[in-house]
Amino acid sequence: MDPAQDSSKVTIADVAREAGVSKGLVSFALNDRPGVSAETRARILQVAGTLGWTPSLRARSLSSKRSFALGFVIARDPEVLGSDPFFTSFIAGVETVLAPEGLALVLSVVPDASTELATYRTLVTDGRVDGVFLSDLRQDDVRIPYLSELGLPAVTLGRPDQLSPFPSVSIDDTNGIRESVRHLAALGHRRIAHVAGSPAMLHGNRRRAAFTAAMRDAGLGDGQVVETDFSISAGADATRRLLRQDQPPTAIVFANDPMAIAGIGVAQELGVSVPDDLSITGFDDIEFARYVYPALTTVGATPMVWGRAAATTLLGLIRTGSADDIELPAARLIIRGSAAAPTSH
Amino acid sequence: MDPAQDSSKVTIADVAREAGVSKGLVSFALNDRPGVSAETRARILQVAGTLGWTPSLRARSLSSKRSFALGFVIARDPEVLGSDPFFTSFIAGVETVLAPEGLALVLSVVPDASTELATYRTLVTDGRVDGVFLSDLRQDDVRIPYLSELGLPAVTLGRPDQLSPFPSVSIDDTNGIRESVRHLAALGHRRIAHVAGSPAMLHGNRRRAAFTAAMRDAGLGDGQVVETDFSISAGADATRRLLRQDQPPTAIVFANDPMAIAGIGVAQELGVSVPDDLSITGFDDIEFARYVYPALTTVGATPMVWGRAAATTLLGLIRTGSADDIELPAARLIIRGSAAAPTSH
DNA sequence: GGCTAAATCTATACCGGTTTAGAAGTGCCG
DNA sequence: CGGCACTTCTAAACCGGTATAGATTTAGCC
Repeated sequence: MDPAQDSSKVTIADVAREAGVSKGLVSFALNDRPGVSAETRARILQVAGTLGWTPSLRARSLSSKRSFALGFVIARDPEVLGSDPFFTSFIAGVETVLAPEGLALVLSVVPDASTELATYRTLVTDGRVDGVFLSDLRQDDVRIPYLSELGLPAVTLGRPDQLSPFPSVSIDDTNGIRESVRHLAALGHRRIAHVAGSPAMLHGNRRRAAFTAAMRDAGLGDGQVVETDFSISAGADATRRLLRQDQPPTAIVFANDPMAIAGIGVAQELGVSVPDDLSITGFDDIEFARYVYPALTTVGATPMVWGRAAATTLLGLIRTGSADDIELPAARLIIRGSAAAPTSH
Repeated sequence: MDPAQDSSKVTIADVAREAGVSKGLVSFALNDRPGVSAETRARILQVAGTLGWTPSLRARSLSSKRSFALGFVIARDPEVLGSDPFFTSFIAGVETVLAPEGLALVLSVVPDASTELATYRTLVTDGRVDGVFLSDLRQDDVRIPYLSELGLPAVTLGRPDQLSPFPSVSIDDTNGIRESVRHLAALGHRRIAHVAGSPAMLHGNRRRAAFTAAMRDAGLGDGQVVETDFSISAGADATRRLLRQDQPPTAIVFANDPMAIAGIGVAQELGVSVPDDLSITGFDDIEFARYVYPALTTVGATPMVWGRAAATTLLGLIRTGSADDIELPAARLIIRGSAAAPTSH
């Protein structure tokens, strides 16, 4: 069409000329910086509006050394990842704060931890992002000193077990486990087992510790614990192992929902009725939890809320240089049909 | 430490000076362009190596008007999204081709279709990406002319029902539905129903049509069809409706696995035994399919392969200006325990 | 040896913003 | 009324690459 109308070609120089000022002043006006009189600022913004000027992100990136994007690197086997809806919800939450700010999210799904570190390095040397989300915290997590050394701002999802220069956004998930154990104990269960997550992962460890503590509080001993890597198949295997014992548990507390759902499947396959012969609780309240039979008694997590909070915190850190830790409301038990009083025989 | 060692500050000018050539020549050598003698090129690359120079992505973006990133906008309710592992696997596949090329993936999860269009516009005006993946094709999809007008290269996941300037990467999913119906018919089922996806979505429509066609071929009439929006809850509702009829079907072909799994749950809740009283088949072979009870007979999809193919195609389009359509191997039926011969009563 | 064509390379103008040094204008004070 | 500080603004350097016009060298041929 008319080249003068081609909005994609409007540059800061056009705005400056039209408004009768210098490029620099337009830049100042745009970024709300002092040194521009109120009326000049208004005129500049007005001209920018009628010309349909959008400052070039690329030029801004080059000269300001920012990238206006946040990064998220997920190191997981894609198969396992797929069954865990945490990330997509989390990302949706992140998006609700990024989009209005004109920021983008750069996502990487990598197969293993070493690729993960390499990815962070590339992200930094390319100046691809201004900060990152750090999830699935591990014991003595190398990523924390690594990112710190790279000088890349970050937020950790959960509180690390080490000294960390980064703000954290965490949720008390031990409460949910405690409520699960109490619920089962109140129903009359005495042999309660726990299918735990990976001991290398902080939340796996924490839930396991919460389980043991709650068992002792209830006067039920330590309780049997089986470790897994959080994957569905591991959850199925663990359940099979537990149920094939001479004295199988009458209730199992799973560290996440996918494993709990696999647990229901294994029980049915072995002819063990849920919840009559075996009570099951999960963790996360994924959508499937409501639709399997019996519906899963589980602990509600709020990944979208996490995403919002994490994004807000990370933005604050990047902009002001510091940010406070955030503690989200504790996860609560949601009672459905998969846990009931044990049949006495 | 030593500023001369600070690799992040090495620029093309440093390399040029050290190699005794001009900036321009370094650029040419870097980009494998003609006009540089073999030995000079070698020397430049060697100097670049010892200096640890990494060309600035930001500077490259500004002057070359490329962004070295691809975009993926997903318009779905995050709840629904979470239960569908397609995307994470797809993204993992995409990543396997982007990472080695130094490209990044910009992901947006948006709540609705109009936000989706706005997101594409922002992506373009910001020059955030060089191309995008277009999934969940709809009837007469507005996104196709929209992206075409914006001048943003794209690949469609599946073949559109309209004239499209973009290459497509598709898979014949009708074969899987046909195999499902044949399998059920061979088992002796005569009243087979279909819980279809959204009629507004191309793959929903296509699977539905394939179902009807296969039913006729088998001489079983049209078969009862219930439309849904592909969500778990809709799948559960549809199953309930089907089973509450006077003459309920003895088998149900679901348009995706999440709905099929919800279907198993509903059947159990209603005291309908799967597969004795009701056979069920799904579509996608998500990880859960193997672990519910009975294990789901379903159609195998290969989202990672799709991701790889789509990324390769999109890159080709961007680099050469054109790319051929790709047809992936047809999806095949995977037989597990959720479908069996009907009990005759 | 002279002349042309091709290969190689340099200089410099971009890309479109941000930032800084300093020029011009304004107000207040003694 | 000169001096000083402050505000407002301009000009030009800068971020770090790419692209193009033209200078220089090399090669080929009669």
